[in-house]
Amino acid sequence: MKPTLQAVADAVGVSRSTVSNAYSRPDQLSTALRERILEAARQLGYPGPDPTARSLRRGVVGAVGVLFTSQLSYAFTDPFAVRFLAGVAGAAERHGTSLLLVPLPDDAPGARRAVESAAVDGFCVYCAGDESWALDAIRARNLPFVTTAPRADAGPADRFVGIDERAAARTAAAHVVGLGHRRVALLGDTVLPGVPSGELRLADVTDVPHPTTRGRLAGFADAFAEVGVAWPELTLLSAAGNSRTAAAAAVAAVLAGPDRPTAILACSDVLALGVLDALAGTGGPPCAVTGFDDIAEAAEAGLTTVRQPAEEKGRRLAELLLDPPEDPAAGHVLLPTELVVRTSTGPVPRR
Amino acid sequence: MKPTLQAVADAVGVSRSTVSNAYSRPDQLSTALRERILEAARQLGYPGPDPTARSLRRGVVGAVGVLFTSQLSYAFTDPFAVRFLAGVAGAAERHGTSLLLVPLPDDAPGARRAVESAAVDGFCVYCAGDESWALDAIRARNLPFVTTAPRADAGPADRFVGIDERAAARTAAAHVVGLGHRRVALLGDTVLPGVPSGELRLADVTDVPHPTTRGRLAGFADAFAEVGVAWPELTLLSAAGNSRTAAAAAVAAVLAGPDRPTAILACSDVLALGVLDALAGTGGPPCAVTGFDDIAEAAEAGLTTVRQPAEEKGRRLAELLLDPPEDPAAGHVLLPTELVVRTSTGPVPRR
DNA sequence: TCGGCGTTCTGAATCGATTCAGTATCTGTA
DNA sequence: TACAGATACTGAATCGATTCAGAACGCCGA
Repeated sequence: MKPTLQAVADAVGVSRSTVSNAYSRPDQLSTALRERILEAARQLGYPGPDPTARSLRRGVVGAVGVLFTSQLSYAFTDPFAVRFLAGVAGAAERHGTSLLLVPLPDDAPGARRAVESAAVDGFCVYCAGDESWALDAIRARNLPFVTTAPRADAGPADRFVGIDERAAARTAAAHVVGLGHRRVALLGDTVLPGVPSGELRLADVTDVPHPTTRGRLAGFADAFAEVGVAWPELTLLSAAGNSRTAAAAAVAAVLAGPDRPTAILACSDVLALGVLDALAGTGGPPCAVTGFDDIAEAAEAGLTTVRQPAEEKGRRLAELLLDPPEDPAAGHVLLPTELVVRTSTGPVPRR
Repeated sequence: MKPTLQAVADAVGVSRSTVSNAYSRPDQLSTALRERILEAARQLGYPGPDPTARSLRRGVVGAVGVLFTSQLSYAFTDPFAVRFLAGVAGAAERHGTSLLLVPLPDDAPGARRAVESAAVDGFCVYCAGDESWALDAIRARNLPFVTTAPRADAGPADRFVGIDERAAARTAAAHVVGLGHRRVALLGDTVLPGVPSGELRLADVTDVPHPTTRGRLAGFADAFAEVGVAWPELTLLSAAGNSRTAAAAAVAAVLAGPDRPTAILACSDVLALGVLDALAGTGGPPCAVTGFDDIAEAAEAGLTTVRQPAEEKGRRLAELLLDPPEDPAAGHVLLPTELVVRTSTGPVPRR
């Protein structure tokens, strides 16, 4: 049996409360007694108050949960997510708080249970679509939470750190428009759930369920609408998953087809890099490509992309959770983005 | 006040035990009653059993701690550590276990307390030197743990997943020896604690405190000893931190000096990339460079390096913790490594 | 000498569940 | 009819601490 606080109390001949105080409130007892207690604890091999029991009584855990809506291991595959997590970790570290990475099973009820049974004081939710099941569960537990995007069902007290997805995407598209491109394709991750990689027809951009993807696609469309290229004229491509291979597969057919676009705008750098992979494989006339996020690989590949501050996003999000500002308005943060023009976007080739 | 299990029991008019069973052991009560209870819980907004209380009573938390000896945010800076973590996360996910990333303060007593007060069922310790304070604390708590290296004070029951650092490093050095290099420098991260980046003299490799660095340096030295180049003839460089800039700073002087080495062997890819940075900046005759780990950037940079399986290391380590093998011998895993020869290592330039 | 105050320590209630030995009710069988 | 054996549910003990209202004591000033 592991020794308990009671055992130490008995050994020293004091009450349980006093031993507790020796650990948690040293000012409540004489230094001499405190020393005697700690010494006895050492003798007995008592490792200090049990974290779980302490949490129960205190009502505080000292950890915040990080919720990735997709597979936990995915979080480590996307460089952007990793840098985001680095930001969260840095802030948590400074605050002396642990990070609980919660694995979510595929089924919604299971995932809900996972959220319900996480021992945490709050949640950082990395938004990736419709995670209302998660937010409902968190709200039911009455725990504070923050998200990486303003949500449709958000109240004014709900805090987030995000970017203006639509405006940011628009800058990339405007750049491509400025280069003269009119026959273009837009590429998103899982534009509609369940569809395989490839082309897709959608009456309107509002039909895209995933809010981030929707915002970015809408931003792309905005810039083209301005020069008279309407939504239906834009080829819409969907990759089954945010991976290079899925992206390459998604664009393969359209690159080989008769109406080959002169530019492809992707909703993430990972996708854009996949497009570059595909392009490198096929030959053919040059095709402009843009990405989103500005991960490290983007610079190396010369990818034109929209930069958003990854670590900062994570850091400020965690800070918002860990010490909430007085002013509720300060709980709504939109980070700046920046178009980074590199070599992957050139003018329309003359034929 | 948040409703408790008792409140639900009162609402339905059953005992607390029955409500508990409704959640944890559905076979212990009739389906009808269970439905009624869950419905009442829904009405009351009861989010299910409190995780902390449940952990206390059950004596199980459902989370394992991951201990990085350095800053938590560091873990996200080194690509190797990230991939390792991805492996751990994958295994944990499959097992339905959460991951607790524990931030460690700089001071040893504080760090010890952090380990003592982490609510976990066990620890994955990413070894990075002498973390006996951590292991002592873990042992005192009587928690299972696994490490990424066999440790000096390890008993036969202590489990680990590692590589043969010395033999692996030796293959890299042997390759460099084979290319004819004899005037070489070895570069490690913080070879001695507290020394600034730059050259360093050490009577013997056994004086290096950090076990991983020691093992690799020893392996390098082995290969050179075989062709008659003894330890004191090898230039020893230390970088203050595992970063490209620190590495570049560490090699600057020796690259500019009179006895410029024809090859530099680094203890990690990150350091090796820093050396390449420095080399790109200076010009001068070519200099062979080797790394260690084989991170993604290594391939792009054409870096000759020793590959060790990062995700697999994390995965198998976590598996060792999460379902321990019967056979204690199975708890000692040495993963294979492989020398990957790329363009960064060429023959000695003829002068 | 006594009231008042500060320091040091104690006792009992409490956090929110799980567990297990039982009790009560029902089913089937000889 | 009676008894064994399931099935459904309850009560009380328990997990390991924290907290707070007080008790005991010494000290000071009036």
